[in-house]
Amino acid sequence: MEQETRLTESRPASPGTLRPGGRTAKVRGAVLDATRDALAETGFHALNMDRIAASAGVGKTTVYRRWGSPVGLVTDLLHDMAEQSLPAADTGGLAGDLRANAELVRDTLADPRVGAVFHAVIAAAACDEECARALAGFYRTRLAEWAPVVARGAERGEIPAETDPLELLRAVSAPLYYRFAVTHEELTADVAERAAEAALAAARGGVFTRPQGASGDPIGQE
Amino acid sequence: MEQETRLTESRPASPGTLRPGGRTAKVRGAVLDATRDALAETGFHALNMDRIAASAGVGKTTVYRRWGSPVGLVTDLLHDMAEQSLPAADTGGLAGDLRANAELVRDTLADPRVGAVFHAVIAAAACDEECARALAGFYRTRLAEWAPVVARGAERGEIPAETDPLELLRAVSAPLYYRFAVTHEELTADVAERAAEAALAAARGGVFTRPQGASGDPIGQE
DNA sequence: TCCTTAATGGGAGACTGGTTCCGTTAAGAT
DNA sequence: ATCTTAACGGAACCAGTCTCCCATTAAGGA
Repeated sequence: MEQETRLTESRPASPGTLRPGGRTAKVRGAVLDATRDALAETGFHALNMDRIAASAGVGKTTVYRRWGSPVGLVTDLLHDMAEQSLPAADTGGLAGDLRANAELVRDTLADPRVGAVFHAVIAAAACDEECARALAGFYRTRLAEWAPVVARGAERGEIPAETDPLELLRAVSAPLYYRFAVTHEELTADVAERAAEAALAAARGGVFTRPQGASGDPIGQE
Repeated sequence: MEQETRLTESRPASPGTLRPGGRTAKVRGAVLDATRDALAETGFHALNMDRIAASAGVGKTTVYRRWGSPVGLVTDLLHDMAEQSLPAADTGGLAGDLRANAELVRDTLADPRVGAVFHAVIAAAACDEECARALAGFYRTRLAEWAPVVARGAERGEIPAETDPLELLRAVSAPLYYRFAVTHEELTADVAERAAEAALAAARGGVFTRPQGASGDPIGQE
């Protein structure tokens, strides 16, 4: 409200927040596009602020001021990705839904361009605390979107009623991300299939049942 | 033999290979120690060749010549780690062995110093192809060491005879690494326990059975 | 429409990180 | 013990990266 508190000018409110309109938004779009391209072509290690500015047709001062570092660029890219959410599947059965989920993850990571972005995001998160938080947030929303799938399966009696939805979903993703980020193995179709099957088998065996519905914080932070 | 072939000086054979004795070995030890320390304290993003040289008490020329870049340092550190292998457990039952394995992985990643090294290794592998190969090699030997555990379990009839040992072991590790590298969740004791249980349940359900003993290449490369 | 000022962008300069040169040290062979 | 030369290390040098200053543009409000 008041604009003359005593902390005037101590917080310039970080560029882009007070006038997020036309130009500012356009600049952000161009920079994030350029970042995506650069990651797909040369990878995270070669991500260079100057080059991004040049290929985005934007002053490099602006890039340094608004994003600060390559990690900052990747973090913002992650926020951007988090905004576009696609709905979960509903094949009528839990097995089918989980498999659809596994295939979605696989297709995402296996795509050369998107895969490069995820490699970068993982690398950046390993370096920077804030980026790690952004990444955790991304998965929190992603998993939350798919949780109903598990709930429906439980209602149908396909798995124990007390199954923790997030735990099951993590079990589906884990083998894919493990191969992607750690052992760098190829993500074939049957890796995805097996991930879904294994998770379901474990769920049926009651491995993912938790005392309550586990409404605590689902994804913690480092 | 002859020292005047026409490819003289084209391959200096990379420093450290022709005279790996006293001094050279000492330098490598000091540099890798300094690298470990730096990773534990400031993480991969801040890994700086100059600083490593200084804190190792070694000329920076040497560090640049032998390792070339931060990624090179981490890659060599990984090779060094791969040499020290600790034997697999043998508790008498597959459930116990898998649980021991999961706990070993958990303890490794949860240790602040070692965990930092693994974060760095994962980040470096996301940036550099050679480092990714080194990482894949590391896990190939690690898993191979534990494979007999699964074979014994199969002999005892605890799981289907055709179970692919590596596939089962990967299933144990995956949830831990997923949390460690991707979602950055805390690695609690029950995460490890559940990883082992889930993998075993899936194995019992025959999810990891493969046509043959699967003697092809177990871990591919990107 | 006009005004205020947030946000951008070009360019000069400083700085850090990386490379090269060359003399010194000591590993390994005789 | 002596010799050859691999490997090291100090210092100057070069380059790409980042910061700062200030003029210019246009967003959002009156």
